[in-house]
Amino acid sequence: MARGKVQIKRIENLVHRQVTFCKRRAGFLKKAKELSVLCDAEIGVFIFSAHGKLYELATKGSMQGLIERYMKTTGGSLQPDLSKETQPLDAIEEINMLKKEIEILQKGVRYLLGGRSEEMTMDELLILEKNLEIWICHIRSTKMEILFKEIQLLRRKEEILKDANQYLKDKIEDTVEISNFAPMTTNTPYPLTIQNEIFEF
Amino acid sequence: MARGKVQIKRIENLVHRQVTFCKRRAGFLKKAKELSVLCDAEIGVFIFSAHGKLYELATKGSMQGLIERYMKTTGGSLQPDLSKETQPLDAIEEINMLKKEIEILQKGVRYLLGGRSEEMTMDELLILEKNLEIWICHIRSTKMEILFKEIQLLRRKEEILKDANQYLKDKIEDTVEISNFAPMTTNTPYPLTIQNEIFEF
DNA sequence: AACTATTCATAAAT
DNA sequence: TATTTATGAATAGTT
Repeated sequence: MARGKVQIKRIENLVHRQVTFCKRRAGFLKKAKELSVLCDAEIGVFIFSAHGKLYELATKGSMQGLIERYMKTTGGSLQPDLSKETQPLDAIEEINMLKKEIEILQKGVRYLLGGRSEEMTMDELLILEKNLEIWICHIRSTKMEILFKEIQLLRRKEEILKDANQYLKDKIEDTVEISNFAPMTTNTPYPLTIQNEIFEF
Repeated sequence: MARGKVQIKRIENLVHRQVTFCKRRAGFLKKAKELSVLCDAEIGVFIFSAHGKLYELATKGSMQGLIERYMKTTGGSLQPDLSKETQPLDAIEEINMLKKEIEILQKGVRYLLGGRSEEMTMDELLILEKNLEIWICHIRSTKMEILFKEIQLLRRKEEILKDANQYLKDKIEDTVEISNFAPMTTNTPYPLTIQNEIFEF
């Protein structure tokens, strides 16, 4: 620049630095506005001076809106965060990530959790209702599958127990015969409580 | 600038606009870096092109950190439901809540979209079924609401048309009386097709 | 803050 | 898309 090329490194002289900060800051913000107008771009800038004073510019709308848009845009493409020590920062990041994820999920099931279907048309409601009914059918058939498997299992158990029972009964009969005692309980079979339990769920 | 002074207004020619955007964007970001280094300032920039593409720069630390600092400085909050003052505890709570919500949604979506049961237990299936039934109830009540509104609207229309009809009928009768013609269609009322249309959906 | 002398940025052409 | 060039804009150092 004027009167000698400037090296891009921190200006050590405080006064010089402050003056340059003032001048360049103005030029910089001017450039932002120009770029925004010329090229129809939305630009947000914040500058923190060395002493912590904030200078900001949002060329369209508000800085809040810009930041929200920024979050929305970057929320999709997640970059691995290196700094693990800053907790509130990470928490907010994580919340935004999770919110993004929920948003995606809700896109699939949007209507289900979307609370009120007040904004939906009759056609959309009919389709949704139909889908939900289909899903319920699936759920019910899955439930039935589970039940049938359980029943099969129990029936197998029943068979095994019946066999065991029969075996024991025979054994007792043999014992009675052998010991020449009058048959006491031969006509009264051992209670098979299994029968009553098969359909208990 | 070169070859004629430039007016600061939107460049209408698409190609020119894109080229200028590219060049000025580069220059602008360069200025940001220079200002940051020279004057020891922390600068954050985001540029959304007209088509929504994001270009960003954070001269120190991360953009997330900058936004955080910005929020701290301005006292704003990221999202209306994320209050800035309660950082660690509420954030963690919110994260857990959101995670739980995601878990439920994921399981449901996986089940519903994946068609068949993966690893859902009977209990989970029962819960899901119950939820779906509730949602269907909501949908049906919304449908009913819509239908009732429509019916009310049509009834109002019917009233208006009936009145108009009556008015026209009377007028014709008067005309017939005045002109001393024999009443031709007096006993045949004008067709009120509205009745048949009220419940058409 | 105002003023130059210079360097920088960049619009248009290539 | 990259390079060149002419010219306006920005600005470092001075006053």
